Amino acid sequence: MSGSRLPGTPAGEERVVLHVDMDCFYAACERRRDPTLAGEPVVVGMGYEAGERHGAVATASYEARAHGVESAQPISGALAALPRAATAPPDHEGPVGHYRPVDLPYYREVSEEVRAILHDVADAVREVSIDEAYLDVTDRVGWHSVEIFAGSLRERIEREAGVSASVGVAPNMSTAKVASDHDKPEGLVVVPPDAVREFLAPLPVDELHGVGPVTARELRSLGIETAGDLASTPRDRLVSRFGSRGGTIHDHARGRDERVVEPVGKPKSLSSESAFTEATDDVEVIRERLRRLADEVTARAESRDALYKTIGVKVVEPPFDVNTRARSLSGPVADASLVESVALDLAREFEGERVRKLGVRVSNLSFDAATQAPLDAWEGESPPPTSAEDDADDGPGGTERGGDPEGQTTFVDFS
DNA sequence: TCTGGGGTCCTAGGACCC
DNA sequence: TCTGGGGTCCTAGGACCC
Repeated sequence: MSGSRLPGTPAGEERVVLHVDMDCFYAACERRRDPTLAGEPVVVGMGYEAGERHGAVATASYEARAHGVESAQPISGALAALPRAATAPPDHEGPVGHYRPVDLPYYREVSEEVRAILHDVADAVREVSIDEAYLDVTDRVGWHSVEIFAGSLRERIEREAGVSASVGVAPNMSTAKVASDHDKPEGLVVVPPDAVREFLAPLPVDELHGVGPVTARELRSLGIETAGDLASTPRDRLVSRFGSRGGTIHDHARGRDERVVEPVGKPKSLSSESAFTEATDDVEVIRERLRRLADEVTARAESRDALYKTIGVKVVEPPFDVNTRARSLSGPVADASLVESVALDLAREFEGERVRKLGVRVSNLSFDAATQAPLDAWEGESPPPTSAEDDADDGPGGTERGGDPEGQTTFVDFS
């Protein structure tokens, strides 16, 4: 039914959707806190301190980008392109960067100030991340004056929160998203309903939301370079090649997107991951890290009143082989020691392998405390371990789903 | 580009149920 | 004791996003 008009959107009336995207948000926050950084190359990331070897750039200011530093770049590459000011030798010539560690609590404070402004100017707000949100302002402003509206919103964010934003305006979310990205930083791009197709047509396919490197490469191999090419490709061809995503990107390329701006719901999963400086096969090191990750993730689940039914691990082997294993319980629980013992048990399959990264995840979340399965409901699943070391549960003798032969054999005691 | 951490959604096969 | 169709849940992996 993707072609149908959603209720609440009267025929002939286009919604007015804003996408607000903060410019280099983490770097902007660091500048807000330390105004001497104004105009300087700023790199926010992890792993640049002496002795650290791994890490990545979270955000680079435009001045830093001009010297070849990019988001998600390995920190070693960033340091090579732009040495750290604090540790550059006195005789160093050429540009240097100001490196700062990621300080999420502070960025959340700033984000909260921006959030308050957004909710003041719009009834429907969807916060996608700490630095990005969609607004539906159809009931507040028409197309004739939305440019002034969006411009004053931009100014207000800058004045009151001390950070800058780019804003895209369009009749739907996916086009607004592309628009906000079109003239960064401090951009304001308005794409009225009758200009959507011509705005999108010349853009490279990977500027569309939902087209990543893999899909872009495959599209190019089909001779599809621009959103216009994509829009004129038969839908069937895209769907048979890319599944339902093919239909979605076809819609987006044509400027069609019926999603409604609504608040994000509760999370579906929570996870903690951590990479080793160097791949290791040391069983004790691996188990210790798994325990830490299990602790972290259960603490977060508890702080959010989340119960979970599924516990999983992620084991990344060099060069970058991602393995995941998961086990579902008979009902939702909140039990830190159970998460730990199940995680250790699931990871046991990889004993002896070299591991570069580990993760622990809880999913199948529920948020109604009353739904916590009574203890006897999962009796036999896995007795609460009496000690963290001895996690060789004789475990889920039988979940009520029964016939899970794999589940049983993985619980044999290997130690 | 030899890759950090936290998420979402989709797909595909298998088990199981009626 | 050859085997239909519809549906759900589970697991593992992949692509994508910030």
